This record gives sequence, structure tokens and C-alpha cells, in this order.
Amino acid sequence: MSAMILVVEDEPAIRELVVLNLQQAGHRPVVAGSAEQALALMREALPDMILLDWMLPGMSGVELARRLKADKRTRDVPIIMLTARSDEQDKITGLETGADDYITKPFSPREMNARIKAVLRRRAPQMAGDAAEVAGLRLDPATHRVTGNDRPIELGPTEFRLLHFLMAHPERVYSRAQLLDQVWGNHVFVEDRTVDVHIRRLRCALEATGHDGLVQTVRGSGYRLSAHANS
Amino acid sequence: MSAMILVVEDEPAIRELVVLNLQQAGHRPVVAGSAEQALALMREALPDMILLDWMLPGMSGVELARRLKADKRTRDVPIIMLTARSDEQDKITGLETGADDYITKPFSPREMNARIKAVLRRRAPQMAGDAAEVAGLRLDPATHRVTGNDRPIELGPTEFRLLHFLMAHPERVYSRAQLLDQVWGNHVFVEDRTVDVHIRRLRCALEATGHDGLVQTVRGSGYRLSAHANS
DNA sequence: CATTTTTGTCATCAAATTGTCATATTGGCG
DNA sequence: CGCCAATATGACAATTTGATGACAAAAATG
Repeated sequence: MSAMILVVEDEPAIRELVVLNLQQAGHRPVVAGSAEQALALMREALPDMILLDWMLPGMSGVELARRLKADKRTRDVPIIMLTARSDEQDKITGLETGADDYITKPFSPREMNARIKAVLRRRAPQMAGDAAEVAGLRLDPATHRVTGNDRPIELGPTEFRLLHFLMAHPERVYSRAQLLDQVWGNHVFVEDRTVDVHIRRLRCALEATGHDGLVQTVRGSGYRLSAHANS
Repeated sequence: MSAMILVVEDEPAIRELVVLNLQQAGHRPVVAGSAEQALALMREALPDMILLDWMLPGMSGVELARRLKADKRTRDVPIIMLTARSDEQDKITGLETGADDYITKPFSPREMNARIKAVLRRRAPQMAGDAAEVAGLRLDPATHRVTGNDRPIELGPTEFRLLHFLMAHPERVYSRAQLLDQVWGNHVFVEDRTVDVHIRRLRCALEATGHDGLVQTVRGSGYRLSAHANS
């Protein structure tokens, strides 16, 4: 759920708004004020997605999209166009240039996130915030709700994020360091053993519906969420 | 799938980006801002792979690669070159210096990970994180699970690593010293005979599904994992 | 501002793992 | 066949590792 997203938008106010929303949605926004600046940034590294304003000073968004789609190296980066016009003709033109989706201003954060999610899901399923279900245990990031066999389960914020991450990557073992990076954030200074405690709290909460057990310990390696028995 | 990867790159922004992606891919990045710093770091410990920027202040990346390939101690560390130029001539030069692969900027995280994995698969299969299967015996590093004919097998950490290494290099004999280097780590002081004990424990565990015969003793040389019967 | 939740860390306990040794087996060879 | 070296095996004590309960600081809540 953490994608690097390049925002190309000349209006500082809108840019900030978009960046804020992206951050809140857990993404890593990178900004460019012009098409030229965007090209310069992309010379170094490619983002996972581009939010591109239709109207830009200098090279227009349409032109930039056309260029990017013409270059074999940048062809595969998904593009979502932002535009003030809702003209049907523009929409067609926009999609013809190779944009993956199209948002007309004014747009709500909700709409923006939904469309980003949709495109990400198409390109990289693991980054979209879909509800996950494993063996009767269900977690919905949208409603921030967890149920075990349809019975509600209460979780603290950290336990929720932890379970969310584990359920998004079931059957896979993660070391404490990896979990700290993914769930806590790769900049915090926290003791490795702290993960143990939160795992225990998580298990404790899941015990009510008998879904502890899904959270398995892999001695010497870390933890895993799995539907298969551990014996 | 946890390799220690040395990133040699002078541009802090790109360095951070690369480090972030490596961490997310489960690797352990170590950074150096210059060729000199890289050499100093490698005096202490050798990484499993080097991501090396072509252009560096002071000693260039090409020169560093040349040096590393000239030193017997560092010769075998795989190198992936990062460069802004996509010039074919440069590519040839780069590969001539001994680089194992070559990535031209701008590169997507996806591409970088794919190339790293490819090189790891070639040079150190047990680190590529691929599941291995030999004669119905299956080991998956990602889930940290071992099955024999689809029946689960329990292994301690050391036995797991031992089997993992053997399965990544089947049909090959390894001396006790080599196994100690590869499975235990080339810095630990452990008795040679200890390998025997762990081989026995491994065979013991595999016996449950009749796969113990795969671990063969080569008298006077060491051990081997082979699907073929032991004459 | 008082109260409740959440969080990170520690000390301690139980269990699993590990390296080594002593002893038993095995295989090769004269 | 008998000897020797190499390997297998069983036992064991030291060490690691994970689980758990308690606790105080920090953050959220009203």
C-alpha cells in the first residue's frame, strides 16, 4: 500500500492538497511543478504512478503523457490525468494519449483515492487496500473493522496495522526487522522484541473467535499468518 | 531472500530511493557515498552484491569494479552497474570490467528488483528466495515451510538453512568446511564434526516422508543432496 | 485537566536449539 | 579377516529464543 507517486501540477495549492491526501493514504508523493521538471526527475528514477495535470505552463500534460508513452522505458508507468474540463472530447483525447484514468476537477479525496487504488490494483495488486479474509477472519481497511466469523473484534491501532500487513501477505514469513519497517515505519527506533509483545496482544484479541493460531511463530525467523496448521 | 547489498552512489536522493526499495524487497542495504568508502566497508565484510553507480566523484564506478575484479578476495561479489547513459558502447565496457548486469536510469523499482533477483539466482541461488523441489521434497524460503510429498516436515533453524543450501545446489558435494562457511557463516568457529550432527538431525526429520536418502555421505569428501540413488 | 488507551521496554519463565563429546558402526584396504 | 580411519548416533549442558505479565511514559479522549 505504499507507492511512489509523482504529482505533476503547477498550482501550488492543489499540489499540496493532493500531496496531503496521498500521504494520508500511505503513499510517497514526489512533486514536480512542470512537465520539464517531471522529466528531469524521471531521468533518475521511475515512480509507480503519475498524477498529471492536463494544463501546464510550457509543455502540456497531454504532450508529456504522449512523450512518456512513446519512450519504451517510461511506457509502463500508469498515468492518471487531472483536468478542469469535463468535456467528453477531452476525455477521449486524454485516454488516447495513453492515460490509464481520468479525473475531472473538482474531485473529492475519496474519488482520487478510489481511482488510484483501481489503477494500482490493476498494476500491482498488493498495494491496493482491499479487504482481506483468511479462514473466517476478515479485515476491511476501508471501514477499519475486523471480524472473526462475523463477530466483531477489537484491536488497537498498532495491532490493526500489524494484522493488516500480515493478512495482505499471508503465508509469508517476516522477520521482526521487516515487520518494524512495514508496520511501524522504517524510520522509527524501536526494540526488536517489541514486535513480540504486539504479536501477543494481537493473538490475545483473536483468541475470542479462535483465530489466534493463524498468527504463527517461525522460530529463528519471525512470524507468519497462515491458514494451514502449524503443528 | 535476504542479501546484504552494498549501494555505491553519491547522489543522496537516489541512494535513499534505492535503499528504500531494497528494504522493501527484504534485503539489507549498506550504503557508500564513494568508491573509497565502499572499499573501506568491504575491508570489514563482503556484501552479497554491489549496486554500483557508473559516475562517482573521485574513483569512478568503472575503476572500482576493475579493482574489485582484480582482487581474488572480492572477485566473486556480483556487481550491477547503474548508469545514466544507455549507450551500447558503455554497456560493453561495463560488462568487460566484470559487471554482472547493467541498469540504465531511469529504472523502476520493479526492474531493479527483477535484475537483482536474476543475478542472485545465478550467483547464490539460496538467496534468490525461490522455492526448491527435489524428488517430492519441497522447501519454500518465503513461507519457511518444508514438505515431503505434501506432508509437512519440522526443521530447526540450522537444519532448515542446511537443507536450503543443499537443495539450492543439488548433485554437488560439499566438504564440512564449505558447509560451515555457507550455512553457518564464514566467520564462526565451530567444530567440523558438528556438521555431522546436523546432517543426522536433518536426515532424522526427513525420515518421516522417506526423503532421508537424498542426503548422501561422500566418504572422505563431505555431503551431497541428490535425487539419484547412492550406489 | 482528568481519565482512559495505547505503547514500548523489562524481567522472568519455559521451551527449543546448539555445539561438543563419548561411543558405536561402517567401509576400505592390506 | 583384522585394523584403521571416517562417519553415525545418543546424550548432555550451555545458550538462545520466544511467551508472558507487569509497568510507566505517552497519546488520545472527553
